[in-house]
Amino acid sequence: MAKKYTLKKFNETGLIETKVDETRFSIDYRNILNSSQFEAVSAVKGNYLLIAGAGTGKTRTLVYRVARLIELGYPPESILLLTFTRKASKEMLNRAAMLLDSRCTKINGGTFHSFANLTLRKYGKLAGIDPSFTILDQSDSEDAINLIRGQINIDAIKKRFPKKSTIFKIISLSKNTDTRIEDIVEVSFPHFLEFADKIVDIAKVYEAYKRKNSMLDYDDLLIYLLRFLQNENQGAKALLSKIRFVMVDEYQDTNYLQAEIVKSLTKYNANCMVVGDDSQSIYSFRGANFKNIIEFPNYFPNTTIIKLEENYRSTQTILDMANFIINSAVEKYPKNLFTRKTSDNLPAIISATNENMQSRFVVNRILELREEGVKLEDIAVLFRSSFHSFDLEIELNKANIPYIKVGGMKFMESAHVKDLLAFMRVTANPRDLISWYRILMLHEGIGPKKAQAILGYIESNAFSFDKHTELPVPAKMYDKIINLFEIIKTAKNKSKSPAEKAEYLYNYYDPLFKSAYDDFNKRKKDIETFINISQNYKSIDSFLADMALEPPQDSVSDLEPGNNEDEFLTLTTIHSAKGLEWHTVFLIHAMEGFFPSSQASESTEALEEERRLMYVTVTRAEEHLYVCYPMHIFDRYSGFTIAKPSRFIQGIGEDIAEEWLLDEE
DNA sequence: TCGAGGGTTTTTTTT
DNA sequence: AAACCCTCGA
Repeated sequence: MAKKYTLKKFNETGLIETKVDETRFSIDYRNILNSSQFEAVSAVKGNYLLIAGAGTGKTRTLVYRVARLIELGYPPESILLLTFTRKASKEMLNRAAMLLDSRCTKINGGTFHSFANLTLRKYGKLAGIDPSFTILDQSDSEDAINLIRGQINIDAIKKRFPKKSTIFKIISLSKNTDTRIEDIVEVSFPHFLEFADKIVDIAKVYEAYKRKNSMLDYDDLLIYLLRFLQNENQGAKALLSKIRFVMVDEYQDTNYLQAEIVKSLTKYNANCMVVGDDSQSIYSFRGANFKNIIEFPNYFPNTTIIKLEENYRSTQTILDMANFIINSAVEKYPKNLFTRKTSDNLPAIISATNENMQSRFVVNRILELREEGVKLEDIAVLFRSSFHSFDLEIELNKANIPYIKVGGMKFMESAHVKDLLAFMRVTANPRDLISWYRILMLHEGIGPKKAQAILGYIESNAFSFDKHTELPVPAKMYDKIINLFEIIKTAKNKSKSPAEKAEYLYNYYDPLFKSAYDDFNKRKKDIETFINISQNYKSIDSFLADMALEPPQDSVSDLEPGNNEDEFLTLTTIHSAKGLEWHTVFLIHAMEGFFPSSQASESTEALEEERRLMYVTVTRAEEHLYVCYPMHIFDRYSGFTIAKPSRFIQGIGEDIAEEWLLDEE
């Protein structure tokens, strides 16, 4: 039966008037919020740029605005709240629901990518893509590129060709900053300039491969969404007419594509509020451009700029340190953070003799704080790169302090989980060559060349699961491969749930798994978790989409079940700490080469981003801040060398931070 | 010619 | 821990 479309009028009148009687609300907005917050919260129509410094109640403001719009009678579905991370979106919806009622959870909310996913699944046909598309996460994309690289470079290139991750980065940056690959290479990877043509070729094959197999990588999700919105077809109009309010959190970390999406989303309704802080822009490696926030008023007519400057999170002494760090920034936009929270505690800068002493200091201090009544969940240890916490993790285990690690090696990225996932994927899409490749390589006797040959066979039109006439493998491997095909064919059976499929495939994978990994016992837990997670899904497609878009964060092995306290210390990369706050914050490895990272030292821009990262770190703390660094560090080349404290804390006055010297008892 | 196996290097940050 | 590089054996 034909589907019925009702086109609604745009710019419809009959919106509720903005003059409102405050007593009609169940929430006392005017008194709960400060005047800037109230201005933002009570805004209904028009475009707004909210410049919100760290800890100024940005989330709170958005949450209250959602509640208020709903109280004003706007349907929840007319509100679109785009956030940067999954976590942030969940938190906001929950807070709004607590504030008002469950209507708030019905608003459209999520990350740009999850919104793109939902939209494209719904309107895929109109967007020119099969709605049952597969999503490639970064490692999938890299694997695809690796495969293509292998095909293209048959003529042996003598020199070092860029790694798959580098090629991926270049292609991705090119897409999400709308820049030619050649230009990206020239500016950011000049040492690979001679390979620019080859990279362009690889990109073309990569795009064609995805196109052919209905696969979208993270950038494609945004690209297709944008195209769909810009193409004014019925679906786009239907969607756009429904959305009357667009709110975007962390706008300083949007890239070109995301900014364009916001522009398209608001084309008819012109009610857009973006929130951000240019001093907290820390995602330029992903194409984020903090100029988006600066240029917002140029693209959105009659933008009202509201600044939130009162900080409710940190003490003045912590803010002083934050200001010290950001004041030396080359480029910044004037902001004047202040607070009424005073404190006698100065942030501390701790120099330890070596890394282990740093770890023991953190552990010691945490134990003391716990004695003083600070809960573990109110404490966090932050670091620049995820491997910086290895030594500390050992000490924490010794001291029996339970912790959760955020960022870094993730569950879904571990090789064994990816293996099993590859099996699942092939059942969902038998043309998924990347997954086939991964599966084939697990088998003894099959390396890159044979795997490629079999891929060619699978890709050919003659391929079916039943007839095998020209399978290009030696006779002794023939049965093995046929058996594999049989297994996949059986698993494909539609009546099997994702969990049943996973179980069935794991049976086959088990011997391969055990021979591939010596430490299979440790890894086994992850497999079990994977199967458990799959039990929550009815369809394999939604299972696979979720695994790519919102993968479960932690490997279970991090969560020791032996501890019955459900209180955990948080270990996190600074990037993952974004938007969060703790009573006490430790920063470890605040030293040159680690933070700023040695890769950043070549460009001023990168160093400036590291500085903002330090600013983000400091502003996570409410009461206590400990910045630690070891004085001696093991260096691969020169053994133990003297470490230099991070440039961002050098020259800091005694009025801002106090120095601690550690002494062994 | 291909694949296995061992040794070496190299780690940013995430949707 | 995983990617990369090299060598050796079939």
